[in-house]
Amino acid sequence: MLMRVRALRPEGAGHPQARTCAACTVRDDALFGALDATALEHIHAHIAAPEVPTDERIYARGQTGGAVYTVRAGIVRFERVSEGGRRRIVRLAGRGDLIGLEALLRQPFADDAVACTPVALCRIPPLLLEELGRAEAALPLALMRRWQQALEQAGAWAADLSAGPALRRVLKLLTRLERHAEADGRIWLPRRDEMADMLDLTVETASRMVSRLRREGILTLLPPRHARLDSDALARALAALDA
Amino acid sequence: MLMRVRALRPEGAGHPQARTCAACTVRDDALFGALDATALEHIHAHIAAPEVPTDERIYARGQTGGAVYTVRAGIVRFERVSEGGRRRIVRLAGRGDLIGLEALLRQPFADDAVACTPVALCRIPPLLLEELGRAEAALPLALMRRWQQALEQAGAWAADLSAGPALRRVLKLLTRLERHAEADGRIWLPRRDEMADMLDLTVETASRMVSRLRREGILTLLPPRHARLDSDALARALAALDA
DNA sequence: CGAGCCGTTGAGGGGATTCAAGCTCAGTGG
DNA sequence: CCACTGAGCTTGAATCCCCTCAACGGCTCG
Repeated sequence: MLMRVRALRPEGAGHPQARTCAACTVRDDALFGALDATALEHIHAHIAAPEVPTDERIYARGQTGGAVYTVRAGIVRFERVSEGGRRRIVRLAGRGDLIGLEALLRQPFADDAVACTPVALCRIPPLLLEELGRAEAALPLALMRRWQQALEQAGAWAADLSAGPALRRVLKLLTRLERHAEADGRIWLPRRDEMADMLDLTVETASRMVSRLRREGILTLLPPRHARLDSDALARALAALDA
Repeated sequence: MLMRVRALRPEGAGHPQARTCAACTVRDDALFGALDATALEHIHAHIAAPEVPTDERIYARGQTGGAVYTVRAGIVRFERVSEGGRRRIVRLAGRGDLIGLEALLRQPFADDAVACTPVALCRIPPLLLEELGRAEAALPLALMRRWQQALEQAGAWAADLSAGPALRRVLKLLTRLERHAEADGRIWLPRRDEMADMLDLTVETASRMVSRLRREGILTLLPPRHARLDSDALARALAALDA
């Protein structure tokens, strides 16, 4: 049905931003998938589509008055710094994820959000979502689903990536990165210091584990910052560890 | 204003469950704090107040069609079992927390929820919350706040409790338990194997750390499963580690 | 071409695990 | 009443894994 509306309404029509939004391939499975055409036309006027280069911060922990973002492309990390000054990466977000949900509640952000790769976003002002929420009863539900999804991710992160021997943690991270694979099947491979802060290891240990997996043929490095996985071998290695 | 309503309506009146709800000291800061008197009278008829003994499961990971619960007393742990068969405790909930939010979305529970201490609950059918949500616009907002709160907890858990040396993890856990302290200032102290599964340590290491803190006067054991903390000494020990 | 970042590898030490034994304490039944 | 039992906790000794410290190579930039 959405497709038909899009066909009747040429991409060049409406607000300038409408072109970007109409062309957005993420939209169907993203937050606004449930909205009708008039609602879409309304939001076009208020949404910006910023692009964030690698290692640039999207928002900062503690900051208030920010916006919510849909990730259209790229990978985002959530990090905080402990009292000891050590950085800890607590979660990743990828294509289709909604980040910065705190903004909807006018609460400060809980983590720093930083681009791991070049990232394409949709910036959604909280006020806009509130207006829509009053008109569209489906929206609060969709939001709650996003929240629950983030919570599930956080739990899995704590259970999988912060537990067990170093090799297991790296393997578990790789299975996670596989889900954010590019169209050609390559995965984004973090810098060693990023891996270290995700898994609570040192840079050296992370490097050693990667090298080992490379020697064993499970991982093929494709610089810069990319790799190819042998999924079966990876699964077998994990099963062997868990036995 | 809520107080006045309660005074006009004696505790014995209305549905039998009304007595329990009216006497509930958690209510004011819990989910239904925002509701008016008629709404409260409506929900009394549908809420059960189960009590769960220590180590009994409240709900299971994967289970669907369950309810949401407000924790009125006691401490609840969320755990999952890894492929290797190892248990991992990923979060705690205490008095005033809302657990099992997945049920609102008709989704399966993400973790096992188990009582760490004797736990008193309010069981809230999802259908009831949906009805109320349509009448009371404030409710979806309150729910989202709960979700965000749980998410923040999960992030803090990953950042604080799964990182750094064993002593630091135990200290961080203790500061967290301090927030759920009883009226007399005592805290609930987990069994050593529970601590181990919270912090990804072995039982022995957990025991060694506790003993050390006991010798250093930071912790005083008050069996069974309770202790008293020297908050200042605890803070100093943490600061020393982080320096 | 040197500077700096990133990744890798080695050697040594330290902290957590592993394996094992002994302890306390509550519950049980002779 | 008290040995007996088993679960939970503690402690010791040996081992191993990961961290620390250090050096080096590849690569991109200025």
